Amino acid sequence: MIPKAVDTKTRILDAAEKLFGKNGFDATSLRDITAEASVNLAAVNYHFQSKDSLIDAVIARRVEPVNQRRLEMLEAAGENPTLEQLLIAFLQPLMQHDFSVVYPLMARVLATPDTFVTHLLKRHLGLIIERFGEAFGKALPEFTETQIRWKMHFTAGAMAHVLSRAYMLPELMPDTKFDCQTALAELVTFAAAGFRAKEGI
Amino acid sequence: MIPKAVDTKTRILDAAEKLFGKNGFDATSLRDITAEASVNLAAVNYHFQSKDSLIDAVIARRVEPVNQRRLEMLEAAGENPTLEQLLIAFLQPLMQHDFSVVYPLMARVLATPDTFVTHLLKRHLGLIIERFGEAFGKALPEFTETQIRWKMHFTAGAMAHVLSRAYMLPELMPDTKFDCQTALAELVTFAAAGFRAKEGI
DNA sequence: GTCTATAGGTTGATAGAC
DNA sequence: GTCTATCAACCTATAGAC
Repeated sequence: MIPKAVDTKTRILDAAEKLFGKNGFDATSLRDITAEASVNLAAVNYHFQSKDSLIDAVIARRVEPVNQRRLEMLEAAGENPTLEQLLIAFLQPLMQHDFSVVYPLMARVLATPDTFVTHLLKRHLGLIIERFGEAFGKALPEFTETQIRWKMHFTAGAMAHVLSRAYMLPELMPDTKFDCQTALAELVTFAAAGFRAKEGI
Repeated sequence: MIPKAVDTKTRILDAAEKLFGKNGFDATSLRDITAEASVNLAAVNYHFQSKDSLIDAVIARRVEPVNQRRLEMLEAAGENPTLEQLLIAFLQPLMQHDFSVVYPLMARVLATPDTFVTHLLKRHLGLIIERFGEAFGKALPEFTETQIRWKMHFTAGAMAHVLSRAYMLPELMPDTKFDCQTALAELVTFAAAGFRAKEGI
């Protein structure tokens, strides 16, 4: 249950974020959300116009700060950042959230191929892909633009999979306690080597 | 529309596979499926007992041959397979399907964190993860079991992302025609380097 | 095996009182 | 801004005729 201390609009956003992440966008009804938020059903259509608008608002609230932080870290890395600096700037702002409610939501967004969610994703991620694409290309001038895109695509996929399957990682790795620092470090090591790898199959 | 040449049960499976992949499990109603298959609504509950059973059947029909092929290729690689051989044995049976209807369905399965689908996934993938985990560990004895699992996890995520975002790859890579041979080759190169990478962040 | 008909329940959205 | 009440549409599943 979402505490009553905050206002109705925020309670709806909090409840929707939690349930969208947990059960998906289609499987979560507005009634589920208003019950979780302890607000009236009609409040959703008053504060947001429709379920799609609500989905948009829920996603934007979390994605925008992450993307802002990514661009900040990209800029802070200077004129000629290392590959590892670029990977951390791209991955860390999302992967630092640890076990918060943000994880399942972002995993849903990344893993939902539906046109509406994909449209939102493109809108939010267009600039990021462009900027980081340039930066990766500059750091690794020996690769074509297409190869750089492939490598970014694989890295994003690995990250998305860590988020979306975070809950089953402890099961896959019995002797380790799962934490995001470790996941990030392992992923940066893995992706950096993958980025530098030359074709030779 | 699914041609009338095949029997009702197969037509339902074909239609369900197509629509589940395209719109997701929750968003696809039995009515959508029976309309696409040109069969009566009640036929679904006659041939399969419930929607969940149908989902199970749709997934099993595609996953089982892929997993069988994986184990065949693993065995065919002999006693001491190279890392590249292992990666190809794991990735190729799924990635060779090219633009068929199988892609979106498998992408859905891999990207749906819901308990029911995850349960199916575990049931179908348990043996594969175990066998390949052993093989990767044997090929790279300098890493701990947990590190091997991380690397497998990243590789699976990259593959899943290629499948689930296959339709937007041409857009990301304007100057290349997307094909699965290229995707597989790029992914094997990327993942092989990632597998061999030592911690050093 | 295939059909019609329908039960019984859910959904998103809105109208209108307060 | 918040509520109750309700609409029209949709859903899964089943009963029973053919």
